[in-house]
Amino acid sequence: MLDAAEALLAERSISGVTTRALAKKAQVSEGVLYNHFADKSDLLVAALVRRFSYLVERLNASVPRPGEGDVRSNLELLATHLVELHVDALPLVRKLIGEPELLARFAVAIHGPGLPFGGRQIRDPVLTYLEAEQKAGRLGQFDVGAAADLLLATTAGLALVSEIAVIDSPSKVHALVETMLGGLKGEQ
Amino acid sequence: MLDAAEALLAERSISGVTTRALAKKAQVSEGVLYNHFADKSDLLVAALVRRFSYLVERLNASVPRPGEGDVRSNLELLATHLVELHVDALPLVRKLIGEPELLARFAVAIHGPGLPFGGRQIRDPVLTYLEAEQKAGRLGQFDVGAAADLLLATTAGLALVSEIAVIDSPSKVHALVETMLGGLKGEQ
Amino acid sequence: MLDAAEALLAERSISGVTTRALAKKAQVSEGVLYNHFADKSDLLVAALVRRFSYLVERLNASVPRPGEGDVRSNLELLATHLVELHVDALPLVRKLIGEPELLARFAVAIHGPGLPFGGRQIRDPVLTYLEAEQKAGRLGQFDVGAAADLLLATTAGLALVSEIAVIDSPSKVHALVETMLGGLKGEQ
Amino acid sequence: MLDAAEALLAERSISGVTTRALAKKAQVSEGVLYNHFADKSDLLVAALVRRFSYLVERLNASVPRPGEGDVRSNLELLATHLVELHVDALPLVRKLIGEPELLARFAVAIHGPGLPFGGRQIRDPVLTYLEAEQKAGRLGQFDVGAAADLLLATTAGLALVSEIAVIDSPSKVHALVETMLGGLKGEQ
DNA sequence: TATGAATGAGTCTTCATTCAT
DNA sequence: GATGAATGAAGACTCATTCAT
Repeated sequence: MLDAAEALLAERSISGVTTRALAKKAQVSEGVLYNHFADKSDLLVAALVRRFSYLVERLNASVPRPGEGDVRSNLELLATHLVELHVDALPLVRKLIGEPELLARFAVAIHGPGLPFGGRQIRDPVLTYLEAEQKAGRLGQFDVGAAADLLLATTAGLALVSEIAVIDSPSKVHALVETMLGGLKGEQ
Repeated sequence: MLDAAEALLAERSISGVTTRALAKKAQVSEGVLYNHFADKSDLLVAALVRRFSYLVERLNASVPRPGEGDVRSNLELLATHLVELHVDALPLVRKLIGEPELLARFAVAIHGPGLPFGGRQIRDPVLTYLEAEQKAGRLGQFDVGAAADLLLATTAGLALVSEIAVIDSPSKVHALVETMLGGLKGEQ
Repeated sequence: MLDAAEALLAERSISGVTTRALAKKAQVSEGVLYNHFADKSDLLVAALVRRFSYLVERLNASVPRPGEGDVRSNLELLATHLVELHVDALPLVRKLIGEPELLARFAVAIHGPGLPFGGRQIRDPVLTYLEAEQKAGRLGQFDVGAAADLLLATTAGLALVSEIAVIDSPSKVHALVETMLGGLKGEQ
Repeated sequence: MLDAAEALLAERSISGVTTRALAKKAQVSEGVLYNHFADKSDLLVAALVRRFSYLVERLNASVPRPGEGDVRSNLELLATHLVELHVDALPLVRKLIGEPELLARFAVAIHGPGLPFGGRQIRDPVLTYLEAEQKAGRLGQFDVGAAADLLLATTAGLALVSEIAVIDSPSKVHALVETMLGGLKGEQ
C-alpha cells in the first residue's frame, strides 16, 4: 500500500493520485485504504515521510569525511550529492508545496520545521561538515550557517532548473564551488 | 476578472481557485469567464503574467547603479530587493510548480525559458550589475553567472523559509553578502 | 444570416450549430439572431426549408420527360438523380431526425406531411412520371405508388450507405432498375 | 443501468438522455454510471448493442423456411417482419444517425460495417432466403443483392413513414411484394 | 437595428468516502 | 480484514437568451 503510494507519488501529479489509482497499483480494492489509514492524506503523509527519511539517510552516508582528501573536491562532491538529493526530493516538494494542508501534516510528522531545502535533517550534515573543516584549519573564517544556506539553496536551484532546461550540471557545480571558495572580492 | 484571479491566486491554494470562487470574487456569474477567456487556465496564465511583469518592472527599478555608492551596501540592497521579489513571487511559483501544464503555458507566454527564480527577465539585471562592477574594478575576478545564481537561489531560499519560520531576514542578508564577498578560503 | 445557418447546417453536427458559431459565420454579433427570428429553432427551420425547396426544385427540373428516350435509361437517370437528391438531403435529415421538436416545426413549415424520403413534394414528380409512362403504354400494369416507394426508399438507402461505405453507385442503380423492371418471378 | 439506458433511449430524443435522467430512471445516484462504464457514450453503446442483438436474433427466428409454403406469402411475411424490425430499430437509428461519434463506436462494437438498414447481420438472412428460393426454382432470375436492397430499404421506409403518418401497413406490404414480384414491364 | 457582456441553469465527469456483504 | 458498488457534492465548461448601450 505504502509502496503503491510512493510509486504513484513519483510518477503522477498530485491530483493524479486518486484512491482508485492507489487501489489499482496495490492490486487491492478501493476500500482497503480505510482499513489501515484514517484518510487518504494519512497514507500520503506516511509515504512522503518514508521517502524523505530514505533521502536523508542517503545524504548522511555520502557526506565527505572532514580532514580527508582535498577540501575543494570534497565540496564539489558534497554539492553534487546535494543536487541529486534535491532532484529526487523535487517530486515530493512539488506535491507538498501546492497543498498547504498536506504540508502541515507532513511538517508535524517530520517535526523538523523549515522545510524547503532544509529542515534540520538536511541542513545539519552540511553544517557539521563545514564546521569540522573550519576547525581543522582547512577553511578560513566565514559564517558557517550562511555558507550552508548558499550551498543548499543553489544546489536546490540547480535541481529545479535542470528539470526544465538542459544544463551542464557538473560544470555548474564546479563554478559554484569555485565562486564560493574564492569570493567576489577577488583573491588579492 | 483578472483582478479577481490575481486576488484569489494570492490567497488560496491552487486547487482552491475554482471557477465558482472566481465568479464570486468578481461579483459576476460563473459563465462570464468563458466569454473572455478560452479556459480557466487561460485566465490564470493571464493573471500570472500580469503579476510577473509587475514584479520584473519593480526589480529593474530598484537595482543599484553600478559605480555608485558602496559595493557592499549595493549588494545588500540588491539582495534585499531580491528577497522581496521572491516573497511576492512565491504564490505564483507555488501555483506553477505543482501544475506542469500551467507552467508550460506560462513559460510560453513569458517566452523566457528557465523559470524558477529567474528566467532571463530576473537573472539579467543581476548579471548586468555584477558585470558592471567587475568591469569598474570594484569587484575581483569571479564567475559572474555563478555569483548571480548564488544570489538568486539564496534569496529565493530566504523568501521560502521566511514563509514558514520566523527569521531575521536582514541579518541573514548581511551574512549572505559577507560570505559571498569574502569566500570560504578566508582572506589570508 | 440564413446563408450562415445553411452553411453551418451542412458542415457540422446539429449540436455544433450554436448561436455563437452562427454569429461568427455571419460576421455579426450574437444578438442579431433575435432581431430577425423568434428563436434559434426559427432560424434553423427557415434555413432547412430554403434548402429543401432548392432540392425539390432541382429534382423537378431533372425528371425525364415521359415518352421521350428509352424507358430503361429514363428510369436509371431518375434513380441517379434521386440518389443525388438524397445525398444532398442527408445532412438535413440527419438534423431533423434527432430533434423531434425541430422536425415538427419543419413539417408544419413545409406542410407536406410524410417526411422521410418524400413528402408529397418529392414523391409526386416520381409518381407523375411513372403514371405518364404507364399511360403511354411504355410500362405494364403495376401499382404506381408502390413502385415510387421502391424507387424512393432504395435510392435513399443507397445515399445513406454511400456515406458510410464505398460503393459502386452506378452499378447499384443499374441493378436496381433491372430488378424493378423485370421482377422476381422471372421473365418467363 | 443498462435497462434504464435502453428505456430512455426508447422514449427520448438523444439529447434528452442525460446522466441526470439516466440516474433518476435507474433509481441510483449520478456517479454510479462511472463505476461501471468509462463514459456516457460507453453505456449508450452497450445498450444499443444489446438492443440490436435482440432484434437480429428475432429476425433470424422469423425468416420463412425456403421451399415451404407459398413464395408470395413467404415474401409478405418476411416483409412484415422487416417492417417490424425497422420500427423497433428506429429509435436506435435515430440516435445514431445524429451522432457520428456514437455511430462510429457502435459500428466498431458490432463490427458489422454498412449500418443503415442492414449491416451484414440483417441483410444476410434476407439474402440467404432469396437465394434458396431461387435455387429451388421457385423464383426466376434476378439480382439477389438488388432485390434484398429493395426489400430492406422499402420496409425501412414504411417503418419511418408509419411513425409520422397513419398508413395501412399490411396493404402497403402487399403492394410492395406484388410490385417486386411482377416488375414494371408487366407480365406480358 | 446592432452589439456583446452577462446570465445561470444544465451538462458530463471526478473522487474521497461509506458500508453491507 | 477485504471488497467494490453506491453516494453526492463539487468541478469545469456550454450555450440559448436577455438587455443596456
